[in-house]
Amino acid sequence: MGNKETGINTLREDKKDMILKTASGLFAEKGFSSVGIRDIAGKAGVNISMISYYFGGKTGILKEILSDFLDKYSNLITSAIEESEDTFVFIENLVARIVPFFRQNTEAVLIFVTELPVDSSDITEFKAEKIRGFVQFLEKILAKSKIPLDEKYLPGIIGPVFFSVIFSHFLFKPVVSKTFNMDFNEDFYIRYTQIIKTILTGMLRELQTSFKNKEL
Amino acid sequence: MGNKETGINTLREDKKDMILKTASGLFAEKGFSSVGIRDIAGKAGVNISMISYYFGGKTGILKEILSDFLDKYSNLITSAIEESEDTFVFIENLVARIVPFFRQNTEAVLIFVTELPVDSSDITEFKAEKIRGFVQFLEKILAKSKIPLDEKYLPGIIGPVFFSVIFSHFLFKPVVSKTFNMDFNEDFYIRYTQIIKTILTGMLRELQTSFKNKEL
DNA sequence: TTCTTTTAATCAAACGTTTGTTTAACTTTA
DNA sequence: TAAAGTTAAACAAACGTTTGATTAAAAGAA
Repeated sequence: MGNKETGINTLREDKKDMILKTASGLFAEKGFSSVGIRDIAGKAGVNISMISYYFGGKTGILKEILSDFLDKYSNLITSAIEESEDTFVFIENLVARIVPFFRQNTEAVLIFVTELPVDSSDITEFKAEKIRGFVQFLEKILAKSKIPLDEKYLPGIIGPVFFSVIFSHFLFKPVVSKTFNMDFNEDFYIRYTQIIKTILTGMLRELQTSFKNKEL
Repeated sequence: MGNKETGINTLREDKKDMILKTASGLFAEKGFSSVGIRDIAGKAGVNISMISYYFGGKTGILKEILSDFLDKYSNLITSAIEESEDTFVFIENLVARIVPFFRQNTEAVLIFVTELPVDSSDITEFKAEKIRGFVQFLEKILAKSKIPLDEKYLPGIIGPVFFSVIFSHFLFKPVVSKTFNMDFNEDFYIRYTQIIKTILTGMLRELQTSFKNKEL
């Protein structure tokens, strides 16, 4: 089972990863609370006690999934900001990066969003921290456009909208693919990237002109 | 406890409503699977067996919450379509109605979204039905604009985006209000309505011109 | 009206199952 | 040999549901 011969991973990392990946799939499909550790251990082919051994408990798995995802996500956004001067160029860069990232991490996206309102005290802690960071990033974008940052409520409104425009597809994906007979292939995601870019561009453009013309 | 004297509600409806409201709050806060029927019955001040008696089980409560919410939501959208000829007028009308509706039914919004990817077979059934209806509504809007409906992937992309732009605030609300010290008062929602209108308008406008100029 | 029967509502208690976690013994690795 | 990994078994607690008895109101019969 272990690939110690390759020298890439230890056996320990193999089992940890197996638990992580199995749990990730189950959490995304059924929701965190609906998944039992026996489900996870069974499908991952490990003993149930391995979960407590490696992660300190069921919640530990969730923590690691979300923490990994949010770390990668933070880095992705940070580097996208650094590489783009103009706001609209930034949107291009950001969407071009986020779409494949969300494709590869759809399960984590789903888990993050569906566990978002849940009060788990332990997880809320670093979830709030990451969201603070996300708003700071958003302020950097807005600063580059002509949209007034001093506007009292604006960041709190645009933030969730901006984020959700991109993730909404992945949230609705299971239902949509069941309801209709759509297959989300490479073709789809090329088109998807184009349309999301257009939507976000239009969003910001309209906000800019509305503020310019004192309509807002 | 019952207000039979008023003649408005029977005692039966009182208890049913109490269970429904209590459960709604708990589901929105902790997530459906994390809430036990003893929590619900305890806080609602009824016997646990009343849940099975009135709703046929814990899942029955969830069904009724979501079914009520989606019914009201469907009616809201239908009447908004009927009353508006132009696409952009429709957006004005829709947002003006949905924002107060989502404010009053925030718990149901949260429950719907967080239970969206979950496979519960029983609930998925009518959830899919409602979403089919929503897409049909969306096609009516797009038909009024110059955005091509025959476009293969477009409805499957714009649908979730359109919906999520409006609900995203309510999804992030618990986290945002905890992370920052924002209070969501009447002032906020007046501004919120304005900005969402602007965003959705810009979204559609940009799509229109992009298709017109053959950029998409 | 008065008595009887029926129906619906409510309750405490118990049902069997599943939950996440822990223990203590055993095996593998270094 | 010492440490790390792995296992089956057992743990108390919580889970959703059901039971059978009890109460209260409504309906039917006298």
